[in-house]
Amino acid sequence: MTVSAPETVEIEAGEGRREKSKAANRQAILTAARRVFAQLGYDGATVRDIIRGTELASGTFYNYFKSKEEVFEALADDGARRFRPVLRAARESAASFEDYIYTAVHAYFSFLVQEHQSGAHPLKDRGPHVRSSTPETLAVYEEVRDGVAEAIAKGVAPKVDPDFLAAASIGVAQEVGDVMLRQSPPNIDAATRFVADFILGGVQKAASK
Amino acid sequence: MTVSAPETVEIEAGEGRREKSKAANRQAILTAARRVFAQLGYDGATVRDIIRGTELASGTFYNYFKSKEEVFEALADDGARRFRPVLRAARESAASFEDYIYTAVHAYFSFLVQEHQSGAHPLKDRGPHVRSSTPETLAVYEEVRDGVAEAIAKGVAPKVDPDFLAAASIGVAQEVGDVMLRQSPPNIDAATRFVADFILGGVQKAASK
DNA sequence: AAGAAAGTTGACGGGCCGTCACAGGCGCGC
DNA sequence: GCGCGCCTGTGACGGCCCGTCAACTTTCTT
Repeated sequence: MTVSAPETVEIEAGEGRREKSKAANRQAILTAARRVFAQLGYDGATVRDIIRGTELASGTFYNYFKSKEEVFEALADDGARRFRPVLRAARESAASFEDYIYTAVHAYFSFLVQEHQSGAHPLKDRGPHVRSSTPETLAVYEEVRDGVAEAIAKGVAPKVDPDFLAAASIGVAQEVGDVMLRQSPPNIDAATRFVADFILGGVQKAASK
Repeated sequence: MTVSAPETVEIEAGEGRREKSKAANRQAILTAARRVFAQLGYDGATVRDIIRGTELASGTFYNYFKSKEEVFEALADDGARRFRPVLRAARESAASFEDYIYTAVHAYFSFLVQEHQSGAHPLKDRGPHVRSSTPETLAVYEEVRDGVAEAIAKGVAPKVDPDFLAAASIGVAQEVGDVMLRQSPPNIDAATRFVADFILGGVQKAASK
């Protein structure tokens, strides 16, 4: 018998139109949201602004996200999800604690600059600075903590509270990262050296108690 | 001629009713805002929520602030305005760079705990974390930078980029401060030791380049 | 005491929110 | 191919919040 239709031949992941459009819509919303948040700031942006940046109707937005806050978190999650494997790789390939810190910091700053240039951040100057803590974001935090905890367990890093150390490292990287982004062009290497050394010196001294 | 009225006798600061009520209203709004932000989070709060926490009418709010964002900034400014002199005093009375850092960090953490307990922060768990950069906030940043710059100039601190150092110090203090506040009760001394040592070790190592 | 100045009030038009009844297309079984 | 459900997009709707403003009240001035 003649095979009815070649369209349904695939056994596998070649999704149907339904799924494709779903993914496309979600992506369209996220992309528009990125642009809108960058232009108007988190506070100034409205769900309508975001949806107007797509071809979709207002109601459709709510098939994908509950609120603009959730979109924002999705964007944060997205960044974290892309960054975490990089961090993990740095941990696994590191020859020493120094190497790990240096590589991780460098990766973070490269990541920052990349995100920054892709128009994610130009946040209209005024307006509260906003940061989200999503599951994926927390996972990055935990990755950092586990990284340092492992180093401590192996004896290659001094003994300090891993939570404090992770928090301190993240804090330094974040704030210096901000300063770096204000430079033009950002000097990734200089910032990396400073931050990595700062962390290494800090952990050493903090441990000497 | 008879002096018209004894009411206008005062030469000085005893303000009239007008000014008094103005100050009282502004304060009432700020107080209500503190409570409302704590309960509903910055995002969840509305100008109406704030004004409902006072005896005032909705329109009156706009005689004092342009938006809830401006109230938030006023609160941030308030905190910064109270903290800066403390920081300055620490700088002026410090016997050494180590002493300065230690004292400043301790002051910051005490301040944090105090603010935290006065119900300022219990920010409903979910929701983006929000931080404001107001003139007064920036002034605190500059105070820190000037503090370390002075130390470097005097030769009591290693030579590093003051902007990086200030940013790094603030970052460490902030993040570790967050972790500390999650403890109950917060161990100010332990956190202070960790952060002060971390900064001192960090600056030393970062300078050795 | 009376007019001017300053401040407060709450109702109003406009916009955004989140929902929902409806419609249109996709997948699936025949 | 064909038609029937189901899934998803649609945009209008009631409700809430926003920021303004004309009218009113209180304070200050002369």
